[in-house]
Amino acid sequence: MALVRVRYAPSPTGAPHVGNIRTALFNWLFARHHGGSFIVRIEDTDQERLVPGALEAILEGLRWLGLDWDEGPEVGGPYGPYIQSERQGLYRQEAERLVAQGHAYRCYCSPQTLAQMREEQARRQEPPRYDRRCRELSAGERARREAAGERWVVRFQTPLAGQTPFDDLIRGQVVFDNATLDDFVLLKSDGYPTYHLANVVDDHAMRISHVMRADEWLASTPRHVLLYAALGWEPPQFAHLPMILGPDRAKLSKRHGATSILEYRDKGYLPEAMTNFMALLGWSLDDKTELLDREELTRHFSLERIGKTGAIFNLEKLDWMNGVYIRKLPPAELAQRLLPFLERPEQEGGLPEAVARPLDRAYLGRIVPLIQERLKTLAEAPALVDFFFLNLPYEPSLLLGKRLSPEAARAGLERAQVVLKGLVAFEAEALEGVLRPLAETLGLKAGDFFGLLRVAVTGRAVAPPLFQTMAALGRARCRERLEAAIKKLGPA
RNA sequence: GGCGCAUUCGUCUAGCGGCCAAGGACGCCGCCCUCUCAAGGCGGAGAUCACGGGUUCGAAUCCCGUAUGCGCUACCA
Repeated sequence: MALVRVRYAPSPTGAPHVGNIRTALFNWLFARHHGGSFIVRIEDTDQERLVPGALEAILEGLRWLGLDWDEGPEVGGPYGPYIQSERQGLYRQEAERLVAQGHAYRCYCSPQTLAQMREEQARRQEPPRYDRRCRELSAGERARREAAGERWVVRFQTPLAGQTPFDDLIRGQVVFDNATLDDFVLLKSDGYPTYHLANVVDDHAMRISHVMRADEWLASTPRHVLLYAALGWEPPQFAHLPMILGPDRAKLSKRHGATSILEYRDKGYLPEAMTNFMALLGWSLDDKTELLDREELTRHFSLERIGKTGAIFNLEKLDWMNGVYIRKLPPAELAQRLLPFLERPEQEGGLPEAVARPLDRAYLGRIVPLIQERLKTLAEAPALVDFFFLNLPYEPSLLLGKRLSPEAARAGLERAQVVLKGLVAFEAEALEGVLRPLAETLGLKAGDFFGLLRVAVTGRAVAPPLFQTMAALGRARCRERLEAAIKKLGPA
């Protein structure tokens, strides 16, 4: 394929959600697959909807996922600037050119006039659309209204008849009757272009070869095709991606609590899992492969294998996949990634404030292997490891489990104390070597005895395997906690 | 309302005319492993392929219609 140049063109109206960032991913994968360029362009032409910090969130989201861009904010490039508000002159120039060439015209209708127009159309059960009343104004009339200081917009002069067909790389040929299109606005009264104009002007100026965007843009595409023709430009190839839906199958939005991609980061999802998962929302390799790393994804990615139907974001499957990726990590790497989640303030989900920061790296290194296969997200770690750092409070009855008498429990703990004191190597294997026989000596079922020790040593009925846990905790902590447990059981 | 797009297990999907009385994954259920929880292994339930007509020797796959869903229909993107 000749020179692939694709772009991700978000609007800084908030932090990007998964649907949004999935579009970025597909563009990135397509560019990397073909050895082309991935460009980021910021479409900030709606001054009213700008959200402070949104641009940073967008770029941060891309960085987190490792979607590096060849041209765009921060890195620049030969077709910059890459922020539309800094390219105003270009749009105005093209809009004026269209007016001069008879492909567009100034419209003086006020928002109120338009609202009223729509109201009347609705009353008459007509489709709401601009009635083109400014399309055929005389030169004198225009001069008069402009002299009167009336504000205007530039509207595209849509052909009244005919059809506009185009080939979508995913949908095939799509045809629209021009009669169903209205004279859409190109340049707003504040001088900013609308999406339609800015998009077309920039995609051309930036030599974009393929426009890959969400399906919601399909209905706008004939306008763009018409615009390219009026401007005398060759349109790029279009590929409309299936959308990501909320649980109610509607377009993902704030209503669904559309989570920012950065929230997934903060909730402890791995970028590699997130990437794999999002790639599978609308794309698939075959009938069984689900786990693909970034390299495999870019190697195999192709438009032909993109589906046509919208997909609901299935959080449970993401959890599973994240767990898979967590288990694949080398323990040292996992420990490293866990650190921020463990050390952040308790209020933000970190370990209790009573635990001193920074954490003992070596100690953590012994703990991590014990929780690796038990994590679905990094954020779950604090709840799984807190007892390694703190003596947790618990009810004495927890020690007894289902069928232990206080006497048996006490005896068990006391005998364990003795055995642990004399143990030479305080390691998992050695611990099992003395404790398992001890259960028998005591006449207790292994499960009951180990359960008792687990509660005594961790404060929980559920924890990683006992002997490894004890080994990680170390002799001193274990004996101290055993002692405390005996006290909890009260006098014999 | 108009226009457009779509329609395979609850969800993500495979399937591009015969290999499909539909395969995989998540989730769910059961069993195994087992000191708890996980992880892992094995098995199971779960889709008359939206519906109705065609075309064809043969259709989930092609065509038409209907229904449903979604999108667009802004001086929002």
